Amino acid sequence: MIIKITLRDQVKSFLQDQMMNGELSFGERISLPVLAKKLNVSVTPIREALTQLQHADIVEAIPNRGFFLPLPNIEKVSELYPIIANLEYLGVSESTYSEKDINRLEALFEKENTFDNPVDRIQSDIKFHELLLKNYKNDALKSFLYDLKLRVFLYEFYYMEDANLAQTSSNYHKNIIASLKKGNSLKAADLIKESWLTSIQFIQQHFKQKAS
Amino acid sequence: MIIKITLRDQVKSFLQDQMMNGELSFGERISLPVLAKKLNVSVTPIREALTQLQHADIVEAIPNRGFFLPLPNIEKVSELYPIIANLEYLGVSESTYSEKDINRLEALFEKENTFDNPVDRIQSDIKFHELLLKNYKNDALKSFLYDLKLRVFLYEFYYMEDANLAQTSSNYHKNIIASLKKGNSLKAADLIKESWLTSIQFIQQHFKQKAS
DNA sequence: ATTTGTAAAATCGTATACGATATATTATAT
DNA sequence: ATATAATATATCGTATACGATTTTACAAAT
Repeated sequence: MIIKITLRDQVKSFLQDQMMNGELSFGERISLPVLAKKLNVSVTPIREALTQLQHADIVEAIPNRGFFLPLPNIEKVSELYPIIANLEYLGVSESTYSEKDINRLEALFEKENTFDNPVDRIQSDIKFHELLLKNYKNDALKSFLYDLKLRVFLYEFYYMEDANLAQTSSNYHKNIIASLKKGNSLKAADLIKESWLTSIQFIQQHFKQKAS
Repeated sequence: MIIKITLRDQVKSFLQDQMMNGELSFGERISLPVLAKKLNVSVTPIREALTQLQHADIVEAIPNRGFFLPLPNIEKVSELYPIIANLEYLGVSESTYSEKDINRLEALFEKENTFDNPVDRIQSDIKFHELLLKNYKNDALKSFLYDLKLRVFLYEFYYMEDANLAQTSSNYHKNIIASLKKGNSLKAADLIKESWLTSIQFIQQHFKQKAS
């Protein structure tokens, strides 16, 4: 079977990868002609990719001005994190984990303290959470979560920049693994949810400090 | 302040309205040239609107074949309904309701038994759920829910076609209102979640019968 | 120096054009 | 009559063109 991928979807993937690699910042403009030249395609698939991301509120479109990443918005943090918290809670609470699954989580956990930059930490954290949902067969939920992670990436950046907070995140992972070893995935789900909800405060604090 | 609305967003709204009015069916093709003539615009904003809906899995795009509404898929029901259930649970559990709010819910409830067709019932049901989330300030969650409702509309159709099931839905509403009157929004949230989760079985049954 | 106004440049939004792919139709062969 | 092959038609995907809007640059006026 032949799978065709349209240019617009390739461009979308390119943009998503860029975001996940921390190559774009708050409020950054995404210029159609610039990106078109860079990717060697016309502006049409570029704008189609961007309008897709616009629908998911991953980028913003201002008519006749262009496409931009959103500006920092504390309110959005308190909207998005509870959604992530509850969706991941749902996934973990309905999952079961084999010994092999737990070993893979532990392997990831061992590595995550070795990273010294926020992007690596976030990517490792995202992998950890994806692995937690590996056994939960719900692609709709996973793609929602993927979009949500794109939307909070830049906030996470400020969280993971702080070594202490990165350690807090890692501690949650340790406790989650411990719960799973006891076969208590409900406790693990609670911890996942809690980890997202507690980080709201820290991120909001960070931006309040910045404002002052 | 002047607000501009692009053609692509107008087209998207048009399509969303069409879906919410039950004017499109499972697997139905959405032809670019046909829709372009109907709306008197070129195909470009049409395809941009459709690619937006494609990103949210509201429509499907098959390269060089076109855009289609999804075909019935029992698995998607068991993916989407739990997501809706949990997101609405979150919203209701964190909401408080004034006497006026409850009166408005009751007014809607009184009307909903008078509808004799599935589309009116679904729209009334959606309004009821929207009203339940009115006090929950989380636009991100609400727009996720809006997209999800679009995706399950056609399944809901088969649910609300059945007068008995419509009655079941209405009973949940009655109990939800009763719980809110007692100031027990947690119980109301439980009922909301339960109402979504129980409907999964009925819908799956419906499609299994059809298959045989 | 700041503000206002004008002109130029850049960018977007939509329409159109055209090649590529898929579907439908017709003709041919079995 | 059915199946296969070839052709014609329709549709999509992308590129390009062009008008409209916005931003930038710069000059003039306060």
